[in-house]
Amino acid sequence: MQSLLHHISQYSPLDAPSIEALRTSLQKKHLAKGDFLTTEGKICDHVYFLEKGCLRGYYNLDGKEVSYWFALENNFVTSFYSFISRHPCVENIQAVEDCVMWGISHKQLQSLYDKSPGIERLGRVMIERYYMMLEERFARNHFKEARERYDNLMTHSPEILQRIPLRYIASYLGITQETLSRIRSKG
Amino acid sequence: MQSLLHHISQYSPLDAPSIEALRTSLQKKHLAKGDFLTTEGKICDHVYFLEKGCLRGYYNLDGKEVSYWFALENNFVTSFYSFISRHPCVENIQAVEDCVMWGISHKQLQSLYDKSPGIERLGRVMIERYYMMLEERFARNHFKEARERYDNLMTHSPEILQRIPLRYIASYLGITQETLSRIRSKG
DNA sequence: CTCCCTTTTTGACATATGTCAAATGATGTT
DNA sequence: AACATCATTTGACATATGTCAAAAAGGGAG
Repeated sequence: MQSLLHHISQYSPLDAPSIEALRTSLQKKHLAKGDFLTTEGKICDHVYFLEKGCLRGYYNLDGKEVSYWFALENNFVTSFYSFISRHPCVENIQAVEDCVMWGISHKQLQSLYDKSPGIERLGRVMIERYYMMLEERFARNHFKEARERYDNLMTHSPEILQRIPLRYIASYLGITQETLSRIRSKG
Repeated sequence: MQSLLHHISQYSPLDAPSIEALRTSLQKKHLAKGDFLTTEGKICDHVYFLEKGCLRGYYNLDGKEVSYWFALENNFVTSFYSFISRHPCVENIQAVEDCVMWGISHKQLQSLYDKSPGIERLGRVMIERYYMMLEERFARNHFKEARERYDNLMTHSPEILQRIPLRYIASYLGITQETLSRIRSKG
């Protein structure tokens, strides 16, 4: 829990009562490698802070799995679309390594937002950050060739390359595994 | 201004004092077709609500313009990255048609957030919405061929096709103008 | 209407990437 | 060590898309 509290304090500090309220709303959750946090068709009712491990979000396209995000330590994990909109989610979220996470339900979070303006600000600032990160990723891939997208990944997220299997990374980059393999072999 | 107030009331209703505070912070802005709202390298200090007209955001890549978003009526316009992070923006924002907009400065908005939890909530809910829309666009383009991206655009944003010149749309879809032309000619 | 300029389309060709199949390499189990 | 299983690489080929140049189409000014 310390890592979560430390993490959020970097973005929007909370007063003691808000921290306490947050603390009591969080539940610890463990996930073994290969386990699912949620699957296609369910409404994602929790958002989790990832303290240890990594996960991927993927969906099925014509019988093939397309990984479209990865989460490493100190990030929030959920199907944002489903969590925010309360609609069934399109993706599956699976642990790529054993994970330790702290979760809060949608209902509890809304209640914290009502009780504490500080927590609502934290929520705003966090989603702003995630918006910027998504935009950055989008821009790095838009109108770029496979080679360049791979280079960008190496530069900006080398840890993903070290911890996530290649077959997942290929679809993350929007290319086939064979193309990724050839790019890598050409140094 | 009515269209803005009506728009936001759909997402997060405000009490009368908050509406009044918001109202006095907004300034009307006109832009003629071809004018720039902001250019590369400046810090985007305002966010605008687009009442009438349309705009595009684009950046220069190897001497070519790459349009990477369009905004139509009833949307908020700024370089979100720059507005949120306070860093110089990478993109140029240009009016594709004559525009009428309502703007608020970053400083004024932060002050409204401090004064009114209702406005802070509105801010959170809005950026959540924009996050979802960006994710949706990302997913619709990820691992998809040119043809499919074009079809998705026709299905989900037909108005863009009617109002934005094709040369801008091509780079928006991440393809060349020639490829777009050929896709269109094959019905 | 005609001219000029910009936008869009078309053609010929080069290159990048996908597809399918097979080979190689890695990992864990007995 | 030998095997089974899964992950990655390689090869041959098909297809999609980019590039460059030219032609055609469209739109505004006189």
